Amino acid sequence: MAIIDSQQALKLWQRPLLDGVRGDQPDLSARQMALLLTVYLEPPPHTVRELAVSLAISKPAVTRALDRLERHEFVRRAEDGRDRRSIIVLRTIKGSVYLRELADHIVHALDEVTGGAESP
Amino acid sequence: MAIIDSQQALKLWQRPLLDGVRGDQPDLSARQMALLLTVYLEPPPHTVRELAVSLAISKPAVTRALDRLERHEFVRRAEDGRDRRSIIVLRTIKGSVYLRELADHIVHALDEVTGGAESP
DNA sequence: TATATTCGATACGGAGTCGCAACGAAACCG
DNA sequence: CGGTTTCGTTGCGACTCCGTATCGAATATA
Repeated sequence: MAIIDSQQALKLWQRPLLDGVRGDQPDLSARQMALLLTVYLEPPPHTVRELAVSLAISKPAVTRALDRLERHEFVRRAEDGRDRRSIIVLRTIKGSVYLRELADHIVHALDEVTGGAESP
Repeated sequence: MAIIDSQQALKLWQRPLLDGVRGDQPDLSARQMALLLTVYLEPPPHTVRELAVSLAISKPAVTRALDRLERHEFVRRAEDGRDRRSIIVLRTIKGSVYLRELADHIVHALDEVTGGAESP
C-alpha cells in the first residue's frame, strides 16, 4: 500500500497552496512555478528553447515567465559564450531560498498528514 | 528524520504541476485550486463569505472562481433554505473525479520520489 | 560570400483576473 | 412598519498572460 491515501494526498497539496494564496509571497502562476522548479531540479544548462520544449509551451511564454522570475530575482539570464544567440538561465540565492521554504512547507505538510506514524 | 528531503519535496511538487501545465485538463489558478480543495476537504456547508474569509481573499474573487469552477461542473451552487441571501457551494461527481485523479498523481509522485523504499 | 536557419525578444489582439465600489435582495432590529 | 446590516453579484479600470506573427542578431550552410 502507498504511504498516503487520496484524501491525505489532497491535504498535502492544499497546505502549501493555501500558504501561497494567503501569504504575501509573490504568487507565481502554475507555469512560472513549473519553470522555476525545472531550472532548479534539472541539470543545467537551460535555454529558452529547451525550457519551452520541456514544458510544452511557446517560447514567448517562457520569455515572459523569465521576465517575471527575473524581476523577483529568482533566476538570472546570462550570455552563452559558445552561441551568442542563446541565453543561459541561472539560479540565484533568492530563488534557492524561496524554493527551500516551499520544500519545508511540503515536508511539514507531509509529516502532518502522515501523523508522524505510518498507517494504522 | 522526515520521510523526504527538500529536493524530493520539490520533485513531488513538480510532477503534478507539470502534468497540469502540459496536460489538456482545465488549468486552474492557485486560488481556484485552493478553493476547490477547501470545498472538498473541509466540512460543509460552504458559503461565499466563509470561503472568502477562509482563503483570505475578496468576495468577488470567490464569486468569479466559483463561476469558473461551475463552468467546469466541478462545483454547484444551491440556495440556502434558511437564509435566502446565502448560497451553498456543493460538490459534484465531476469535481470528485478530477480531484481523485490529482490525488492519484500525487500519490504516484510520492511513491516515485521515495523510490518505493524508505531512506537508507 | 550569399542564403537559409535558429536564437530569444517583441508587437498585437484577445481573454482572464484582480480589488474597489456600488447594487438589489433578504434578514435583522428598532 | 422603516432603517440598517449582510448576503452574493456585477460594473469598472488596471493589470497579467496567452499564442501567432514578426523582428534583428548570430550561426550554419552552400
